[in-house]
Amino acid sequence: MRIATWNINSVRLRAGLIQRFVKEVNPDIICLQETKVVDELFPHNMLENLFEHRHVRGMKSYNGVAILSRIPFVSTDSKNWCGLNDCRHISAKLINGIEIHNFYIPAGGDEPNPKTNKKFEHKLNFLDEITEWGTKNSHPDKLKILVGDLNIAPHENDVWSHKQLQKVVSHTIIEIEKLKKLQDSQNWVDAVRYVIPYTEKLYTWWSYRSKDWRLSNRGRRLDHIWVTPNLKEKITSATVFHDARDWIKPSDHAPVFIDINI
DNA sequence: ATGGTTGGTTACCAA
Repeated sequence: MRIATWNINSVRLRAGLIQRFVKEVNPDIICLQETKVVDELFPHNMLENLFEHRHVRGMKSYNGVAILSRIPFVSTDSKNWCGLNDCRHISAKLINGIEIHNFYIPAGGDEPNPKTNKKFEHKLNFLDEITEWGTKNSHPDKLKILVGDLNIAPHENDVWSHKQLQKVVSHTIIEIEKLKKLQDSQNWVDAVRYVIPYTEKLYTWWSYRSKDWRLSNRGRRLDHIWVTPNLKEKITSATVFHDARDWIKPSDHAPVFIDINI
């Protein structure tokens, strides 16, 4: 099974890029974030031939998540966090027994101070809330995959400059500690780093504000794929698909995918 | 220290 995650930054604008990605990479499942569209206007017509099973949850202008799958769903769900119906989570149970959770964690604004920056406060609260949920819902026998734009680059080799980003939202100590607690809540294994060691620099996002993203390479690893420990040994590969960052009118995020022997 | 780009919507906000 090949599963991909991609912050698409408007699914209507980039449905054609998804088609190209599917042609080149052939994933069984794609989890999208920042679809930025209400469910009625989701571009099903461009994707239904590629993925028969689609679970979408979007809103106007902001956020929005989707799970597109070739493997049928047994059930689908979604949850609200921090009392907001802002379309940052969606989940699906597949007929092969795998449960998928797709998250779009709040970016958190510019100032890394929860007292003065409501967006950063929201990000921290969001992390606390899903960690509490994770702790309550830890079942060692379940086969689960958590993916998404978590908007945190935890390791020093997940950013282009650990020193220069220490006070930049996405790489602050408080966020990294909370992400670690979330990871520990269900003993999640970072599937991508299981394959690609922490000694290697690895990014999934590069700002649009760079003339040549490859040349400057000031990236961050914001997009993640985690699996429960019972799936760890079944991981056979992990890839950040850099090519897509070079396509015409790209998302600022590259897709990430893993292969899992299931 | 500052400004740089993009998308969706609406003359700005979020990333």
